[in-house]
Amino acid sequence: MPEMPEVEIIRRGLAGKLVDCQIIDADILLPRLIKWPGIDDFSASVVGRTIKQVNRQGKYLLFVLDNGNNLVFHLRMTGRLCWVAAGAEQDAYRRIVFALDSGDSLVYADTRTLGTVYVLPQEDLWRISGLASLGPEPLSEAFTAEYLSLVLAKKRTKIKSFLLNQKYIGGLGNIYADEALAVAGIHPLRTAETLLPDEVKRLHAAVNQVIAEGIADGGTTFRDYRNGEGKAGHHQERLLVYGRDKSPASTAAM
DNA sequence: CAATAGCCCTGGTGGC
DNA sequence: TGCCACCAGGGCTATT
Repeated sequence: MPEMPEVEIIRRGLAGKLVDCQIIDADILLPRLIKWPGIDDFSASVVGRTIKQVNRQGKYLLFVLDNGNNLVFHLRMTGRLCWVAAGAEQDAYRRIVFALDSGDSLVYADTRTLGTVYVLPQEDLWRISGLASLGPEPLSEAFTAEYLSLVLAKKRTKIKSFLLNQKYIGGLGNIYADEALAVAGIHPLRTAETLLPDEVKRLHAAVNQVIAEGIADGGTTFRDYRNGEGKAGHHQERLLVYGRDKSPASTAAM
């Protein structure tokens, strides 16, 4: 399940391959993944366009095209976005294949097909509600201990649920939320507003730390995650808690 | 506001 | 070996 570090690794890998590449065709094998606009408008907005930037917001990947449109992906559980060299074998679960002028391809593959794809002009990105409501992300200037303290103080939800809510912090999922809590020494079932000032500081530092380490390790691969070149990450070797036991503390439904 | 259930989905797994 | 219930779990919606 790609979280912010995994998506960032994908972004970096793809940026190096795709900037200034032209998309010459879009083979849409599973149209229902495209949530906006309709399939015809989608193709028309993308084909013939050149990719100018590869950006990331939270767990969203955004390809800025030379017509001002953004090609947006959310990988959800099992989405993979890979650059595939001309003639090389493509993922068996490919759902959308973008042919590039170089002869290579950008392949969106997704086993469980829960991912979402959009094309929208910059000024219409608000239509993607999850993107519009995304909170500050770890390692950003906006994500300060003060911010965290302020928001936590008003929330009676459990701290792990809080961390998973993208409105409050953009980019954490199960793995890094568990890890951050473990590093900070805070039980996942604690009520958010009961965290003491010192715990809030530890949590803030821990969130930044685990995200930075995840990125440094090339992401975490349990089963499905691959980077933009189809390779696994290795942060799973350094995890403290996630996937290591089945006690209520680490697996309670949040 | 918070918690919960249901939905979207497919493949891997474990039980029998 | 084959069948099947169950689980994975991000994010959204509807309900309590």
